[in-house]
Amino acid sequence: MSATTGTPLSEQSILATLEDSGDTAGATAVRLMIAAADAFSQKGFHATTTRDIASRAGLSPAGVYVHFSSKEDLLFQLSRRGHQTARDQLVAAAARADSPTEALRRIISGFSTWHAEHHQLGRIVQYEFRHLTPEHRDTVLALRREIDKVVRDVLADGVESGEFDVEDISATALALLSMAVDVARWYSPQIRRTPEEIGETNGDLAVRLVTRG
Amino acid sequence: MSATTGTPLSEQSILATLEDSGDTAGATAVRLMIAAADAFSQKGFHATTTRDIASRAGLSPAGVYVHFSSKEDLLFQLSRRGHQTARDQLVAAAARADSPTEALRRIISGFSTWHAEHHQLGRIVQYEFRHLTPEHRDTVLALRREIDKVVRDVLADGVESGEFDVEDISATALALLSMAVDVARWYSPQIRRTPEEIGETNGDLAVRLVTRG
DNA sequence: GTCTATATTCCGATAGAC
DNA sequence: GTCTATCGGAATATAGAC
Repeated sequence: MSATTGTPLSEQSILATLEDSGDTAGATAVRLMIAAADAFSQKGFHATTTRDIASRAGLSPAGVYVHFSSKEDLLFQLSRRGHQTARDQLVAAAARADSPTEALRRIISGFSTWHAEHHQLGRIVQYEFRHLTPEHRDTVLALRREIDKVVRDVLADGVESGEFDVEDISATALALLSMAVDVARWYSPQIRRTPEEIGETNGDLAVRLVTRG
Repeated sequence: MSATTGTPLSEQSILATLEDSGDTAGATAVRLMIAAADAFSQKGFHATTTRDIASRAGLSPAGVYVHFSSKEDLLFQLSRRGHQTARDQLVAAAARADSPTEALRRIISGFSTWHAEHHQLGRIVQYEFRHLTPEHRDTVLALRREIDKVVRDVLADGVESGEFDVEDISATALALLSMAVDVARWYSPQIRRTPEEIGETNGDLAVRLVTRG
């Protein structure tokens, strides 16, 4: 959070996510996760070497294995913590709203902003998923299903209250999530709009997508 | 196209795309591209070995280099041809429509269906982009800009004719493309809806997103 | 808990025969 | 144009000292 330390914004963002994820981790482990997140998001999982991660964290190649059992374990910890914070944020946004329309606007807006601010972690979570072991994939998939359910429940609430006009709840939920998740693919800190503006636009578009008149 | 040959659907789809892309290639080169597309989409560029590609194509490890100068060259050819066919399909769909509303419905519907039917190629094109050389990235980026322009032009036409009510054309174009491109991420042949149904739904949602009343 | 040194395996690409 | 054989290097992970 301290802008005076000279820590790059990307590391602040990743650090905050890792510390908020509800799990504890030693300072060196956190440093390794930040280094891995940086490297994975730049070059991808397989193109990143353990030597690269270690040297970014100021350790020897062997130092990684004191804190993580393998390179894949590092990817799993990042993926799990990333999904957890994203889900927690969605649930909190939905709970703060007092109507389905406001709930939908808040969750799509918040989710879009999150994927812009944390686009590195977002890309790791989406693009490196296949490099997890089958067991770790299952764990992450369970978290994804929770995220999908938040969106589908808000849509169902709005249909029941008559605020929304939606034919296929699952299909609409997928399209809304696509709008937000895909932000991580095209976002760059150099573009015109800020993460907050992207969230606002996508929140408005989401409401438009499900209302008539 | 022949369902009687026993060729897997995925290979038919990739084959058709490669042959329609306007470039010529020898039969062995096409076989190598199909093998590479299969491997890259399953395991990613860096996790795929040239030995794997060669053996899938029925060649020795050295046989690859007669037809392609490197593994990256194979990725580039797949990426370029994939973008070319996607762009050609978009342009054709826009040209067939006689109103901005129908043009938008057709291009988003067609683009969504394409990303479902060709989800392997779609993932390669989107997720492996960073593994291209800077020069090859530039070539592919130029094709992407053409694709973006088709969508923005349709939106501008509709705003001018009064059919569309759009605040920010670029932001809306991005959200519409996200809806279609992201299909490649979540689509699986096992899901409930067919590629055509996905296209129809997304085409309808797109029109809804830009019209009032 | 961190280091140096290394075991073990595998990779992309090339040489040269046919 | 395809093969066998291989070069040169790099990868993940471990062993064992401190």
